[in-house]
Amino acid sequence: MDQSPTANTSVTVADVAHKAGVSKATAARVLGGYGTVSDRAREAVTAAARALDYRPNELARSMTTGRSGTIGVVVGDIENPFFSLAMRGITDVARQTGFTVVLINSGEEIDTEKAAIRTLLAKRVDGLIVSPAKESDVGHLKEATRSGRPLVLLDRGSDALDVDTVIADDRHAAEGITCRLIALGHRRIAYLTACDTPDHRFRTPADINTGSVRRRIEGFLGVCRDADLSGMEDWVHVGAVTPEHTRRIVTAMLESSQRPTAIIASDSVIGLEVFKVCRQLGLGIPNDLSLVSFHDADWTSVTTPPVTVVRQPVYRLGETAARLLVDRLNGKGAQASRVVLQTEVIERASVTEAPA
Amino acid sequence: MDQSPTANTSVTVADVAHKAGVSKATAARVLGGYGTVSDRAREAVTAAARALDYRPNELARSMTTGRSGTIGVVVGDIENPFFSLAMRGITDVARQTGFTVVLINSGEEIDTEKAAIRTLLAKRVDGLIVSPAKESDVGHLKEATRSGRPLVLLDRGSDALDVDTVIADDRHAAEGITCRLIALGHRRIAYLTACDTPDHRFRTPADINTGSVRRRIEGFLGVCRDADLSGMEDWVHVGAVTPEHTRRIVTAMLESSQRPTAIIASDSVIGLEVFKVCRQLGLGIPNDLSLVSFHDADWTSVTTPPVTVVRQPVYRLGETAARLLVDRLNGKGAQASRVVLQTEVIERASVTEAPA
DNA sequence: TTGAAAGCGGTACCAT
DNA sequence: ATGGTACCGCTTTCAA
Repeated sequence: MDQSPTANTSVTVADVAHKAGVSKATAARVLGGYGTVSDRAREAVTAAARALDYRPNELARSMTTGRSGTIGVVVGDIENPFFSLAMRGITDVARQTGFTVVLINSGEEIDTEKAAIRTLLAKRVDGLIVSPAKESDVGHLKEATRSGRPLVLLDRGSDALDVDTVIADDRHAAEGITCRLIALGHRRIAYLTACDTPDHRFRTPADINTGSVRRRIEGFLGVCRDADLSGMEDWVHVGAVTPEHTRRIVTAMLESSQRPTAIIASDSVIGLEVFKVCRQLGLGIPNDLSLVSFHDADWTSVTTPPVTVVRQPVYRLGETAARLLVDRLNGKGAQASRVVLQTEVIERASVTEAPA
Repeated sequence: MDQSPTANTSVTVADVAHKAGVSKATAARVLGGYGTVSDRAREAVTAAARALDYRPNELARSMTTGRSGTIGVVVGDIENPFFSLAMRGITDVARQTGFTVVLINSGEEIDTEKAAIRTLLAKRVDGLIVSPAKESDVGHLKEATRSGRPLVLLDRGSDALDVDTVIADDRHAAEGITCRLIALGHRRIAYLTACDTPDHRFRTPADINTGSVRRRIEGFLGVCRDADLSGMEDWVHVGAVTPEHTRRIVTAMLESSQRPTAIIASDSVIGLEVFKVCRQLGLGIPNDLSLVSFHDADWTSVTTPPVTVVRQPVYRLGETAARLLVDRLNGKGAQASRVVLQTEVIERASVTEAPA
């Protein structure tokens, strides 16, 4: 009933053109900011647009231009502080460069990831940033690039894919902390990751589908081998997919007669859970157990003791990935570049000599 | 040069129709899954589509249907664990219901928020979920609803807006912890929030633009008044927008001669910083200072001492908002509903009696 | 500089 | 059940 000032039931260029007394083409030119128009026409159209409260329809624009101004992002779990921080890096760059971000969680499920890519492609995103759940299963990603849309891999590479990739020097980081632990006398060192295998057991790095984690484990095992520690494969534990799973695994590990003297947690969520289980079991860190965690989550410095961590440049990981993608969308960038960002070990107090 | 198996330069319904030997309309019917088609036609089209590797163009579909299958989400900062968890709730519901999510960070800046809404509207999202930076400045949100797109307010309401709203019972929670602190003998109780005012000083709740925080402060001040504590407005500190700001404010507060015996932190990021400053200053929690924080962040249980917190159903906040929106998009839902989710105080060890 | 008209890739109405 | 065709809102030749 109350027609109100503006009952904007989709005002189109045609409407604006009509009101301004010019052709649709002319109106479109000023509204779209392209071509050439006389000042008089420009003013008339601008005024009409304001009066009518004209809102451009980006969908229609995308239809003809073929560009949607959108980038699709697929991550494992936005709830994980690692991804939410990387996402912040991505969205910041996107905003600055006039892009919009569509986010889909894969839950680290390959099927969900495939569906996500399909959806994103159907929505005609201009490009993709993906943190692949499995580096071995990348047919859908290949397909995406084949459709002409640039793809950037985040935190996890894949040799099978010749695309821009931004990762951290995970192997090097793992080697560093493993050396350190061994130098401190540790021999029973466990590595704990959320990545899972079909039978929930670890045999060889080839079992691990997540690039970043595989590289870490390779680094870990390599250093162990160099130090003449054998059979360390048995100390790699997979399947810490939820806090509950982690709790179960860690509890079993720490209650066994041959319990580890040190644990390397593959991310801060796992590190936190290890911390909790220790407390619950009455084990002291670092005297009963040394703990190192990947990801310098904000809380790691306030626990007692504070946790030694591998600081990853997470924000920059996302930022760099987005910048790489945007550059490519703007026609810059030649061949695929693989960026490796450096990590840094922050020594705090959760690591000490192995008990005698 | 290498034409490869499929050089999918956009296969359209027309292409599929041609290959299948049917009309565009018929092909569209089977591809779009509407109308009625004979089995023979269906098979022919399906086969042709597969052979050509047909990919629907959602943009084109949206153009005619007027629905984009997309919901826009505007939050303050996806990096904040509060929002990333709420976001998880939103994306989960979206995926289940076939919607896709466009995320924009406002950085709690009203201008960025306005631009975000404009962008989202231009992209023709079907609906919006917004955590408004300022509940007083909602003209752009009004406009959004006027354009016919449903809007759901997340964590922060606005009386000026008659739309679906999902919040927590912040006032009640604040009242509860304030009572508790007063009962323990605290008189100098500080409330610290990231919300800011033009001159970075607090005078009255009306200065606070963030609904959730304003309600908490009202609860805090109300209980204080009831307990005959006057001038507690001076104990409300605003502007803890970054860890650095927080650090400065908290340090000043704790180094003053009349330092608080208890601090209420408005979110976990602030709570963490208070914790750090105390440690740095050599102040013990809870003996020198009692600490209560809003948001049951995962780490709050592992510090020494563990932190007493107000647990908010953050995931459900996002989940509920998304569900409300989707229902409305599907034509269900009558008038605007305001959902208030209950909070719960988790008593841990960071609170004790006020020093004598 | 401006306008007319042909798309973009679907959907949907109207006949047949 | 199927085909023809007019859109959706904007961009972009091509002429004038």
